[in-house]
Parts: sequence; structure tokens; C-alpha cells
Amino acid sequence: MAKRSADPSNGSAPAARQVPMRDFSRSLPMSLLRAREAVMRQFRPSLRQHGLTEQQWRILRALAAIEAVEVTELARTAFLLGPSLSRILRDLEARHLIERKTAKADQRRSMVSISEKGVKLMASVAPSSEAIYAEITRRYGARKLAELQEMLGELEQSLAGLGAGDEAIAEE
Amino acid sequence: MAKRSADPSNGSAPAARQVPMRDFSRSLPMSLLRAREAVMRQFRPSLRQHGLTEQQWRILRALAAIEAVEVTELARTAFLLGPSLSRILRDLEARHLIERKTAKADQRRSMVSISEKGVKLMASVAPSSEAIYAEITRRYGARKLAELQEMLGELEQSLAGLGAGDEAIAEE
DNA sequence: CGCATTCACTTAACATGTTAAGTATCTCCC
DNA sequence: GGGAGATACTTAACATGTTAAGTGAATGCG
Repeated sequence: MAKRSADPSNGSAPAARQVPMRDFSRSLPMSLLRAREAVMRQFRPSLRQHGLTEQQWRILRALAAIEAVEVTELARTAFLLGPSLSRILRDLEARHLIERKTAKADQRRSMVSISEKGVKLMASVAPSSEAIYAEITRRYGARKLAELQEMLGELEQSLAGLGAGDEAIAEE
Repeated sequence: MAKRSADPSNGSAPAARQVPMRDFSRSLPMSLLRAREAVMRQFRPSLRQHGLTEQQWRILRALAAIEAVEVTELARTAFLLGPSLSRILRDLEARHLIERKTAKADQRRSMVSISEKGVKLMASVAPSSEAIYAEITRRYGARKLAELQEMLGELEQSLAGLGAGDEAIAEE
């Protein structure tokens, strides 16, 4: 349908087809990207209705289960880089959805926690969020979903030691 | 190690644990996000050495296999939103890695193609990129990788009809 | 023909991703 | 106890993600 015929009538066709590679659209990164987007597309409308972005929601969820965390650990939990987290925390604090106070023992650290208002917001979002997750599980199959997550985890594991490129491994 | 004990000495512990939900870190979106990041972390150093971002590389790869495409179709192929693509094309054109000319039949459309310089750049990146992909395949297992991609594709499929939230489905 | 709609982008504006640099605090060792 | 280095963030700067609005060119229809 969307197939494009060669159309040799093009007067000055530039270079192409010179670098043979795997079919791009079937690469692992693209598969992961598309799959994740297909999933997140389901959640975004509901979050948006409540004035939350995906990342803000991640932060609130990470905070909901604990009393307080340091920013660094929160970054690890919510899988955000420090600078992103720093900005988002500033905004969430301005909206009074979280609270921050510097640790007594170490003035460098600041402990972050969810506020009452944040808890209430979460409570208003959670039902719809759970419903969407349930629908995804229903469509894809609970067993298959668990298997997929298992395989994703193993993929992570198998790449764990491969480093960020310039860090020479120290233990051998 | 990183386990945090309750520490009841906290004078004014704010709200927490109020909204029971699935363990956040095991959610499907997070699994997909972490897996993709684990994969892309392998590729980024090599791309960066050649002055390319992940998205610029996606665009060049999408262009390498064809003579020319419209921007809209390129957006679909490279899985980028129009505005992102528009900016990146502007930059790639300024670097003479791609070429653009407006279609004869329809002045609105512009046909994008990779340039000679772009082809050469791709040729210099491709070997390392293929090597990395091969190493990932080796570590994870070729069969398992194919299976994973199959499952990711099925996940996409099973969510295909679920729409962007506000579009009423017409066929039932 | 004329004009409202649609279409194919591009711009704009704001949030986040990403790397590098800055700042304040803490630790350790002399 | 004092200064070098490490730590825990925060800022800065630039690229991309994301939605909405803008622009110019086709299309359709009265």
C-alpha cells in the first residue's frame, strides 16, 4: 500500500542504498521504543487530566511508598537524571505536592517526601491508572506480560557489565 | 546495603504509604524504559564520537535505504514527532548530511534524501554499530532476542486500537 | 471562480534528556 | 585543624519530546 515504486523519472536522485544494514525499523531499540510508546499512550491522557506528566507521576509513585528519600536515591528509583529531577522537584515543591528538608546529619543532602496534597492527588489518579494497567494486562495476557518483563530484566542483566563506553572495568 | 531502616527519630515525618499501588519499579513502562536505556547506552558512545545523536542516526538510517521521502513519512519511519524532525532536518541540512527539495507536483511537500557526505558518515559509523548489535545478540542470545522482539511487536498490536484517549472508536 | 477546509509542514513555548560546570558541604589525612 | 579531594546536589546550555498555533499550498464545493 504505502510501497513506493522506484520512479526513475527523478532527474537528480541523490545517493541512497549505499550502506547495507539491518532493517532499521526492526532493530531492538526501535522495538523497545515503539512498545513503550504504545503503553504510555494509554496512560498519558489520564495523567494529563490531573495536570501531571509521566515523570512527575513517576516521582510521586516513588515517594508514595516511603517516608523520605535523598534526591540521589530518588533519581535512581524514578530512573531520572539528576538535573531533570532537580527541576521537577522544584516545580512539584512549588505546587506543594512534595516537601523537602535538609538532613540534619549532612547539610548537603535533602530529604524529599510526598505531601498530604500529593497523597490526595495520587489517590485521585491511582484508580484510573490501575484500570488502564488492568486493561493492558487483559489484552496482552497476564502470563505473557510477566514473561515479557522477565525477558526485559534479563536483557538489562546481560548488558549490565558492558559499561558506558569509557569506563575501564576495574575488577577482573 | 542500601536498605534504609525506619529511623523513628524523625520529628515530623510527612504522609506516606497512603496509596497502595503495584510496585512502581516493576511496572511495564519502567521495565521497557530501563531495557531500552541499557541497550542505547551501548550505542551512544560510538554515535557521539561521530557527532551524531540517537535521533539523527535514526533519520540517516531511515534515509539510507531509499531515494527520497516526504517529511511526514520520514517522521513515521524514524518514529519522531513532526516538530522534532523539523528541527533535526534543519540541522542535518546545515551540516550537509541530507538534501531537501520541494516536490514538483505538490509544493507543500518536501522530499528528503541522504547526501553523499551523509552516506560516507553512515559508512564510518555502521561497522561499530553492527559490532555492538552483534555483541548484544551474543550476550542475550539470538533466539531469545528474536522472541523478545516478537513479544514487543505483539504488545504493540494488542494496544493498537486503544487510541490516544479522546478518539472515539468507530468500528465495533 | 471564490472561499472555506484540509494538508504538509514549520514555529513557538514549555518540559525533559543529557553533559558539563558550579556550589556548598563533608571526609580524610598530614 | 586545615587544605585537598570527594559528595550531593543545582545551574547552565543545548537537543529533543510534546502540544498548540501559524503559514502557505492544495482541494472541494457552491
